[in-house]
Amino acid sequence: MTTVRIPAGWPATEEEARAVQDELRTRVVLDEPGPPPGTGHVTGVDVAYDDERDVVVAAAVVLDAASLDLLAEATAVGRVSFPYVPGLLAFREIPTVLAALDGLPCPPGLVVCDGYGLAHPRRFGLASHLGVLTGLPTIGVAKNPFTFTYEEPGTPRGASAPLRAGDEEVGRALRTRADVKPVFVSVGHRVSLDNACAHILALARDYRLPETTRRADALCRRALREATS
DNA sequence: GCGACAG
DNA sequence: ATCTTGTCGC
Repeated sequence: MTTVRIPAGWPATEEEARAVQDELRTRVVLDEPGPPPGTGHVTGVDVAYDDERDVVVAAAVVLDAASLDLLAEATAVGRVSFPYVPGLLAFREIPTVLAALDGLPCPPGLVVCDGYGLAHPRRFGLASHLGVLTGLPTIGVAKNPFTFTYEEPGTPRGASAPLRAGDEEVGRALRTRADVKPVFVSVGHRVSLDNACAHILALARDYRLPETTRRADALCRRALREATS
């Protein structure tokens, strides 16, 4: 497991963090379709915290997109680099997530993040931020609609409805299991929304959440326990 | 001003 | 995110 330090010049205040987002957001690429669903590598990233001990652990888990078999995994430990502020989640997770991605023995391919991309107060959530910093195609998948609105998608698996900020479509509520609460998909970087939803539906073959986030979540929790005990 | 608010 | 036992169901 890699150990990371908080980068020099990391934002210390909410104002600084918002300024960083406003600068980096101009580099998001939204006109690429991204890799075809069911091909290549798909990587899940997630983070677990022990705020008491000021410890954060990130995990990156690479799956084969076609079979969902585990191909590689890596973890990283660090200190908490920012408090949780809605809209500024990326500053809390990114240094450790980057270290976990660096520790992988193979290319990550498409990266699936916990949280949002375009669906964000300044249209620059965690998935977009990670995409711009790495250049990789990224997707955000959240379990809650955050501040956005949506109409309930149809009941079958695969049904979806727009996720909106006012009139603007910022993502999609995607039903991955019949009669179960949808997940909230938004584009991060270098992937189209249609393609992002197709990927997530393929990854959520057996459960509501995509296999990428399930595996990354399990790994970072396990690694946190081991790093903490 | 007050409440809501990804993880 | 995290605090947390048993329990209902496939």
